[in-house]
Amino acid sequence: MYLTQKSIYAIQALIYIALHDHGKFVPTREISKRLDIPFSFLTKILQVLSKQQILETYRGPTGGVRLLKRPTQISIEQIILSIDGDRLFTQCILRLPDCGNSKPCPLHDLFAPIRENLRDMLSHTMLSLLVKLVRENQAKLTSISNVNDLLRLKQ
Amino acid sequence: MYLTQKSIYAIQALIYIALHDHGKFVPTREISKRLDIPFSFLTKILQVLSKQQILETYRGPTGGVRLLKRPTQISIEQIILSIDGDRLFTQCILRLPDCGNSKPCPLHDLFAPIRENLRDMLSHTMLSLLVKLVRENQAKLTSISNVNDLLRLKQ
DNA sequence: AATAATCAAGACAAAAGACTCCGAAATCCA
DNA sequence: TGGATTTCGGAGTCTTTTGTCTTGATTATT
Repeated sequence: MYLTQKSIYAIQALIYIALHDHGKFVPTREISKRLDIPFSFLTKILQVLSKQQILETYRGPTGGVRLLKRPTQISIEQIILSIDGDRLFTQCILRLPDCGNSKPCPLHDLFAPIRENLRDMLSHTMLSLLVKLVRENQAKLTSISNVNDLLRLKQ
Repeated sequence: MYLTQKSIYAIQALIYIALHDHGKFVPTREISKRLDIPFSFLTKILQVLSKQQILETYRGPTGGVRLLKRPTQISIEQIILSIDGDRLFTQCILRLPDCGNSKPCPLHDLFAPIRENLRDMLSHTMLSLLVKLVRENQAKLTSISNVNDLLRLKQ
């Protein structure tokens, strides 16, 4: 509804990567299994995040993906912008192509502030906060697993 | 993004119908042409609004659709609920099936108030307000036409 | 050098959303 | 009564999003 599945997977994967960021590369297969994200779909998403300089990839054994920035420097807005573009933050709710302050749709004046709130919230929310909530078990990353499942070593 | 195309068409069509509500039925074909909405698609949408008791239909020459309620009694939330259901107002931004106050996703606490704002805004915004804005030419219903095009008699 | 583990990339398939078509039923009017 | 105009309802098509499969390139380990 609000986000595409791609953006959702991207946010979940980045939280997982940040949770396991000890300098080593995290394999995509591991992320895929733990978060139940289709592997080949996930690789494409991580490739985009790699081109956006949010993470780097490394091939071969011991390979995988690794953050290029600290979680305190990655906003959720930035992740969404990398994957979905700015549609969520700019598009008219009635999808009029030229809706704006000069040619508003009938809902523009009421909707624009809400859209702005959403953007502000997401631009001020850093990956580090979400990681903290998950690590402290105050939030869940998937419907099934808790943080202990996610942090446990490979089985 | 936020709304499905169906809901958008429903809102536009209801504004158009309210603009032309002089007791007569407005033919679907006319709405379709004036608002550039695919005719056969629009008929299905109007059928749903008819089952929801928002409008009534009438067949044959001089037939069409007509509001069953006054525009002051039809909220935009109600239109969206009729067509899309309550996904926009209830679904988790990360689409976790059981996200809520007890099992929140990492964005729940920040996102839920924004989703509530949107719902409040749409539940307090009545069709009559949007009609007023369009009639007074303070807002546009489509990217091309202004209110004079919409109010002009059949050409 | 051989093997295994990993990402890269393109073609393909399935699902969902958006839209079309067609025959039938209702209604008006000549 | 017959033809024109409209909605009704079901099936089907098209497009976008989501997900799969296969082959190839890179790299660590033995």
